Amino acid sequence: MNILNKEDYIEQVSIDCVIFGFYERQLRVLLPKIKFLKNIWTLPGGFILQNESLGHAALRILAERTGIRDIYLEQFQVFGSLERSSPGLMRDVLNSHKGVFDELGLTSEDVKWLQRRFISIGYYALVDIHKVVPEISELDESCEWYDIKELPPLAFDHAEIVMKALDSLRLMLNHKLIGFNLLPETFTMKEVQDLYETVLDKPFRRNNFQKMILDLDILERMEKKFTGAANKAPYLYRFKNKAIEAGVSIN
Amino acid sequence: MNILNKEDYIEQVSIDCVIFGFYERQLRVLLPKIKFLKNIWTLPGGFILQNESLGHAALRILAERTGIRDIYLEQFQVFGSLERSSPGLMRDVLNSHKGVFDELGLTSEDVKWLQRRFISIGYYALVDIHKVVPEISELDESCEWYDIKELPPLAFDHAEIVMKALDSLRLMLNHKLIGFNLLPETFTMKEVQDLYETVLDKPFRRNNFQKMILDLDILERMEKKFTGAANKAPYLYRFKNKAIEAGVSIN
DNA sequence: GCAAAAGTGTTGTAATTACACCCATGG
DNA sequence: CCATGGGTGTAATTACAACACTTTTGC
Repeated sequence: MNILNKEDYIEQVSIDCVIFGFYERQLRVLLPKIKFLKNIWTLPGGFILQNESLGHAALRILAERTGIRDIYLEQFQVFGSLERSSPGLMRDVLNSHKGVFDELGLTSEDVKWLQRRFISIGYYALVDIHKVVPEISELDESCEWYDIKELPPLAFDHAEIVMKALDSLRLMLNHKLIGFNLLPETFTMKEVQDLYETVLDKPFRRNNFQKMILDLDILERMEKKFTGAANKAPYLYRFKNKAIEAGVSIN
Repeated sequence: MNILNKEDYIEQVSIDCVIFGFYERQLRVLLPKIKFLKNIWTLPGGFILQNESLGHAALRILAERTGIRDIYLEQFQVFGSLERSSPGLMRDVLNSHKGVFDELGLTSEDVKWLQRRFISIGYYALVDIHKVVPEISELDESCEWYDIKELPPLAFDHAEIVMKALDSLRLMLNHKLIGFNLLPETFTMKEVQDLYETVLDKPFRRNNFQKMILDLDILERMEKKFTGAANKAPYLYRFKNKAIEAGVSIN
């Protein structure tokens, strides 16, 4: 059985996912490292099966490459310039790993379609870095979080894709809802503020921020949190309903 | 020479354009009517050549199907549900027009690829209805403006695509810039207001609206306009720089 | 001079921003 | 009892909405 049979997929179209995680006031991006590639990383990406919707494909690809399941993914842009694919890189990779393909039972004909020009549909998500345990796929040798300000070398136009995803995320945070999958079940207002300040890269005043968020009328206050720290214990909050994280649209 | 040779295109991917035009406080959509299709309209759409970027493809397709050139197109969403393609309709159409294809020198094998599942990339634009003269393409029997509230029957999921384009347009108008290609070279504040009121479907107060728009600092005031009407002549405005309509991004 | 459409100024209210103070906790 | 981080109230500022009045023009 050929796992890379082009007949199963829509040709020349890929999906790339930008998974943002939040930890210690850092915004991080989840990047699996493909075994075959030397010192170059790629976004978790893949191809669309003939019998699945785009949204389903994005969720499946994300699960296959990172182990992350059941999260809200937002489609943000299609990348389709002629230069983006850099067929040279793909050709070099395929040529230098003939042995690997032999083991998988793939001929060079079988993987030739990977060298063609591709357009890629970008999805992004925000996840709670503590709620998610990345799993390393067969394809990959690692799957780690990287600070968005210190990303490793990315293949193709993936660095641009990350930046566009960040732009979209910021817009979303500004004009729609807060945190998505990012925050834990319960959280303090400071955690929300840290998130906003990190994503939007600007400071907020504590009291005004609280008012702004509570005015959205989507949080409810729980009991206080015991921290052990030498200060007043903060309240915990949670989302009023879970509808927000209902999942990707059916497209 | 086969104009529908699948080898020339990225398979199973199309582009659909929603062209909004503005006239007498009505928002209209430009819809070419394909000759073969009986009482059903489609958005001006087409396929992506192997050697062109997405943005270029969108502009080419728009020009081929409507004659409209050199405008700003905004990519807004990809449509990729399984149900959207309705292969039944496409099959019926192809079967019932075998004669046409014979004339064009196409066999049923040549057009079989059109029956497959497609994903479609949506672009929209706003144009000045008086600045644009739609041309009827070979494929079509007409190319007319339709009031967005009274659209003719649309094939596939094209009605949904129009609505999503309208949503995106409204968001854009709210949070980014004004009018795009829609307004003429010079225009009155009332024209801008009519545009906003029509697109956003809500009224504004004359003086407050003027302040809001001028505060954006993107318009400059010109001389007054002679209308011949029994009232004060309005000022004309124009965009401060033309950078706004620089054209589609290179993707 | 009057109606019609446009231009401009002024007020009142709502939303933001800034500042100030109080509370709980552990060392 | 004080340093730290959290909670809350209020004043100042700004933005926005509503209203009023003036100007130009053709009949």
